[in-house]
Amino acid sequence: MKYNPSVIEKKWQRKWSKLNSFRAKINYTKPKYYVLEMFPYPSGAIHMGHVRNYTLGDLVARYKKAQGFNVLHPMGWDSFGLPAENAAIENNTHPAKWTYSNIENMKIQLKQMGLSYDWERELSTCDPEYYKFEQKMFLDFYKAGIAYNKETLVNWDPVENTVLANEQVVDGRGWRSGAEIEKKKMKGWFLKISDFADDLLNEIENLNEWPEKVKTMQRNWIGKSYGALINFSLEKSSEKLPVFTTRPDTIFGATFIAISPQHPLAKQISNTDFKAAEFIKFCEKNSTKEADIEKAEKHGYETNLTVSHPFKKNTKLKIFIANFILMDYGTGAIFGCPAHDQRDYDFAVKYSLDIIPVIETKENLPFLGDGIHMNSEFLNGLNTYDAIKLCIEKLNVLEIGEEKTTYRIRDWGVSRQRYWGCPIPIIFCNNCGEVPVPEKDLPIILPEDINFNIKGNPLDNHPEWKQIQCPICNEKATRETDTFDTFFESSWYFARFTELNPSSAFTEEAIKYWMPVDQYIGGVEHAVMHLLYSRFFMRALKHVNSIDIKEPFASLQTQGMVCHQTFKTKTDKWVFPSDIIKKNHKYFHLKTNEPVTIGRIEKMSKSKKNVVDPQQIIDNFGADTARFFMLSDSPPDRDMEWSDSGVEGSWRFLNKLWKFVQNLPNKNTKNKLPKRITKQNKELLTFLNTIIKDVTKAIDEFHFNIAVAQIRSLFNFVSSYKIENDNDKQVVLFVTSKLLILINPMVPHLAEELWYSLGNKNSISNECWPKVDLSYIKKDNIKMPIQVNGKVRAVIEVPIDLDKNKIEQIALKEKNILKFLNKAPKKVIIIPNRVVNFVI
RNA sequence: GCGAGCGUGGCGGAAUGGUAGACGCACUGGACUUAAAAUCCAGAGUCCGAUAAGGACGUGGGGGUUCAAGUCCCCCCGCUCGUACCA
Repeated sequence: MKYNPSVIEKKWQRKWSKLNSFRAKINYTKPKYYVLEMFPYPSGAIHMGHVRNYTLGDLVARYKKAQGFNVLHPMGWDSFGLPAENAAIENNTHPAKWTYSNIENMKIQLKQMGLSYDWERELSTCDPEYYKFEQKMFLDFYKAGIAYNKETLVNWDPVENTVLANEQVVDGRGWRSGAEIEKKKMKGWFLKISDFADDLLNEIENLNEWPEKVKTMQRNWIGKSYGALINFSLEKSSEKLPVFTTRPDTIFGATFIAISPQHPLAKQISNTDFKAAEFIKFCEKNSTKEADIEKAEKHGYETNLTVSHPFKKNTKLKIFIANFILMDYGTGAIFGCPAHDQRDYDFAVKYSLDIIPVIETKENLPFLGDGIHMNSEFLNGLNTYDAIKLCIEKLNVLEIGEEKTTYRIRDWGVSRQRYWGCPIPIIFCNNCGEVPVPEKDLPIILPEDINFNIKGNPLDNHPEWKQIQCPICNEKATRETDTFDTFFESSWYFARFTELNPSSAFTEEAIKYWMPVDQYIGGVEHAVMHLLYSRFFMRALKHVNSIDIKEPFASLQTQGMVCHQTFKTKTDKWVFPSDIIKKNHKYFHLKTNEPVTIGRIEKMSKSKKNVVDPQQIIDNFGADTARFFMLSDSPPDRDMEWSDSGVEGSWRFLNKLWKFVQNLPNKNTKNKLPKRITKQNKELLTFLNTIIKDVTKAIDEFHFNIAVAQIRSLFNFVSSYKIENDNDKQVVLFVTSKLLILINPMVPHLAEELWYSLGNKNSISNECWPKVDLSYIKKDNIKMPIQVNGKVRAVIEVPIDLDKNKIEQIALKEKNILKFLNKAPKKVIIIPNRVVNFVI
């Protein structure tokens, strides 16, 4: 019988589903393991990134099940968001209809992959049964002071009359309208993540199973910095201008002040200074993206205001409005010390400002390091640390400043001016102000009859939905028409998976048992925002007493991207790999026969057309081949290249395995070892046990490609083993059965079918992970490299733990060693069981 | 701009500071076949050497620490991710 994945994969998928093989048990006494992959946005079809992510998670889930854990491995849909609205506008379909049909399709595809999900716990964030809980959470946050309303800057498209996402702003213009984007002030809801910044920062060090890089990124994102607040006195005014600095020690090098275009003082200046107003307007013609702002050319406008230097009498500092000062960081104002800061230096050179060095150095300015202070009156002679301390003391004494800690992290803006999101349960009343929707009126469900032909937010354009009576005074009032950022939904979905009860978001018992997620797996692009918001959200929920955990993810693994070769025609147009044919090592377009050139290997993206549809791979080779290739080539955290030849290699291997097991003789014997073990048998069993040990270690360390390589080696060994008698047969059957258990988490359909063909009645998914029999893997001899001056010149085999003198004696008998030892060695280094090095 | 990561044969990658290239892909030769595909067997980092023995070089580039560096330290180059309204 030939290996026919389309038949056996369907067969086992049906069995698993019928037997509920992967349903999490509600048995809170068994040790549990919660595996979770980042849930997908239902864009319409799965892509290779999903295949990779979910294959990794499935391997872990099946492996942990084999190790005896009660595994929770759920799946859901991150189904609110912009693409559904874009589809609604472009194809005139309702976002809900589009989304649900995408979910239906993708669910079929995930099932075809043979992923061991507990589908009973499936959730979709756009379902009122899910998002209803969020409205209660938000009101709890609101009452606890964690949620508040304030003004913020948004990208405004004056033609579309809409707020644009950063993604929708391309080179400062709206992606649909092409109109120049303006920054516009608008009110929105914020969550006080800054109140939790210290705890979020401090707890990072306890996330022992998180990648160091992710922890570093989160630390930097929170950006706690120590420094001073200095209140500069405005000339000819009693007002103060507070400025935050991490380097108060360089205050004597200050030669100017710069404030953000959004600073209240800038606004005040622009009331009387027409040119200042023009400059501020100019600064507003830029997107709100940090990268754009930072990369833009530095501009400043010199106002006619000055402040006095806090320590140098009769010294005035000019105030500039500058486009690179962010209102959201510190106080939105800085003092410029050009001698010791790169940006200040560039600015001073551009506007011909004084540059006063205050730290001794032989290097060119600006000098950014530490050193001894000069030109600094009472700070002269001090190092940076002492100077900062003394400066802050002086500020305190003079009552013009103080020690201050600031954070880079900003409060989380959760308002979106869009339809396809969870409605925010607030009512605006002219008499009563912001009024929370009474709990008895929850949930607020999105209206279905909406019109995308009118520009702007469909909820804002829906009078019956928007107009409402104030629950307090019964006067006319309006609903909040903003909806939540979709990060809101993804900040707690993992906790919801622990609960089946439709009437309450969580129960204490289930949370206590299942949380935290033991293994979370997803793209590194979520290293900061999604993961930090989730960590914050658990704290916020704890604060309002609805959940009792802090850290949602015990162990985190981030996966790399799936890349593929790109192809281009002579006219520089991208071509899909499926439209290409290879003839005599050259590539041609399938339809036009035009020659095609090979471009760089890049991340799979629709725009570059270097995508391979997982469906095609499943249809042509089966899910097991797709899964096996995903695991075999690259370590999970690195980018991988999808290659046709690699897939074919995996396909060939699975076929070889199939044929080998099918052709084994006497398959009905029990998978037990015979009583008598020959020397050859022992060799094979030694190999098996070494491989079990290595595969287990590789999986524990998330080096799945190594696990695959080890299993292949085991296969090569056992499949070339000469069977001469019944004993041999039994040993080979034994080893093969263990091999199948090892490979089951990778290619579960194939493993089930072969397991069955060995005469087993039970599903292989219920088998226990093999244990290492240490008695087989004790080594007697070891190979040791012999070096002369660090270069290997010979290899000797010696008994393990042989004493140093004897090793040296044996080494000195090697011809090639004697050849290089033309004089007596100066030093002989012998590391037992490792290496010998003669230094001459 | 800023923050973070990555860089090893023709290719994907392996390697507690201790024999660089496990395992695989592509390739080459052979077997089987009327032929091809599939399959099986063998070879292989590059260069010198005889196809041997053996040697030189070799982990993005440059420097350093060490008996010994892909691995640790410093500088540089290239690529990738994130940068707060894509998810």
